[in-house]
Amino acid sequence: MDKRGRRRTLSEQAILDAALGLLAERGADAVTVRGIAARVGVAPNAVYTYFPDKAAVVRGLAEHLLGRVDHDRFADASQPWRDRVRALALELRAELLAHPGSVHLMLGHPPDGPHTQAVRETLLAVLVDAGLGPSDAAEASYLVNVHILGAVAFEAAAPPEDSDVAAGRFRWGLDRLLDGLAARVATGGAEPAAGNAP
Amino acid sequence: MDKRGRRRTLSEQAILDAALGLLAERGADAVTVRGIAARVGVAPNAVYTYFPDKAAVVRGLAEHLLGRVDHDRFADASQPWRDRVRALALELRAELLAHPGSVHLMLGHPPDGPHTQAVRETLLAVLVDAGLGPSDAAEASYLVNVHILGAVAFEAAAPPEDSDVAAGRFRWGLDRLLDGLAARVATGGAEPAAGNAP
DNA sequence: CCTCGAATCTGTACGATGTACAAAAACTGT
DNA sequence: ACAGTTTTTGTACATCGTACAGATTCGAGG
Repeated sequence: MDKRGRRRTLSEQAILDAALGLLAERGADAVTVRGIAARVGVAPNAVYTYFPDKAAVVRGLAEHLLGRVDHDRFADASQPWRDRVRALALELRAELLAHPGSVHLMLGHPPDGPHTQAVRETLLAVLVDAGLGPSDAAEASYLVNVHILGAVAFEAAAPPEDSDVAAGRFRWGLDRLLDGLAARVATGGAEPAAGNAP
Repeated sequence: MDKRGRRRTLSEQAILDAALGLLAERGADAVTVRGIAARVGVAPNAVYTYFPDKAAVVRGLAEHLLGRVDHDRFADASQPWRDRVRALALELRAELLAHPGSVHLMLGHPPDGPHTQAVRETLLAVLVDAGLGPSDAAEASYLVNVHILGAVAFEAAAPPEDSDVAAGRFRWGLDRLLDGLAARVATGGAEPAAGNAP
């Protein structure tokens, strides 16, 4: 094993932690290469030893956030599928809202690492459990993701007077959405409601 | 009328047009104060005579885009409400997608000008026509907006191999969403589907 | 042990960005 | 013609991402 060269004084994790701290304490605009470097006590360009560019750091950050959700809690097939989707959606929303600006970072640089895919697959599995066909389940998974990210982005951009209002809107929309999916399940993939078939 | 002082060589419209051109031709990153100024043939800081800062320019830009949608087409109450919402959503999506990066600008600096409110109110009116109560109509309007902005942002961030796929996903999700709203209409505001009432 | 190569970190620098400040320029009513 | 007012410009600063070259520091092979 060739392990020549100066030892690293940091790790990718240390950099991500610093970035996460900046994000939590001073918002998305404070997540800057120079800021991260200063926080870990290193010259700005040392960061480029661990990540090729800032976008990669941000993607790593998003991955880190997604890694915090506990998937096993939603695998329990004895629970109704609606409850499981609701719980997952609410947890994701909470995770994103806990770090102001994280949605912007995600929307700007879409992550596609293992944690991201794990979340997608967990959601997909629940929807298949619900009785959706493979194709429908994929579309539904996409739909739920859009609602989560879209709602949080909206909320972050224009925070309402009362944050309970935002939570209420999120849940209301989610429930309508689940109603639509339930109807799809009930009719087995045909057009469920009146009249707009192609 | 006191009209003393040097004549303006530009107008706010000229600046917004320049910004829109930049956005269309070279993407959201090219929408910069210096770029706009260069395009209208003026020093960078001359822009600050017309707008207090860059955020205001971007808000104006978003307003400009929203102003392009034709509201009257959706006011025809003889058409089914689902078709009207679908048409509005599809038109908004097309308008946003026609200008890459506009969603990011909107999500970054939420607009709240007259055109923005007009769109909201048009949508609200359709939903009231559909039979939703005032409160439900407001929530539903928010939900539809979230789906449009969220889906377009998703699509802009991670463009799929085939753009028809994205259009299909958008419509599929929108239809599920409308199914959910239809169920709400049918039950008159009570919990429509099985079992998740608070 | 001692040197050589390789990996990492620092110093410095460039171009771009948003925008503040003061001076110049262009216009209008008196 | 003058004075006042507004717009435009010139210059400047702080901050950003990041490229490049040199200094530093290590492990492995002689």
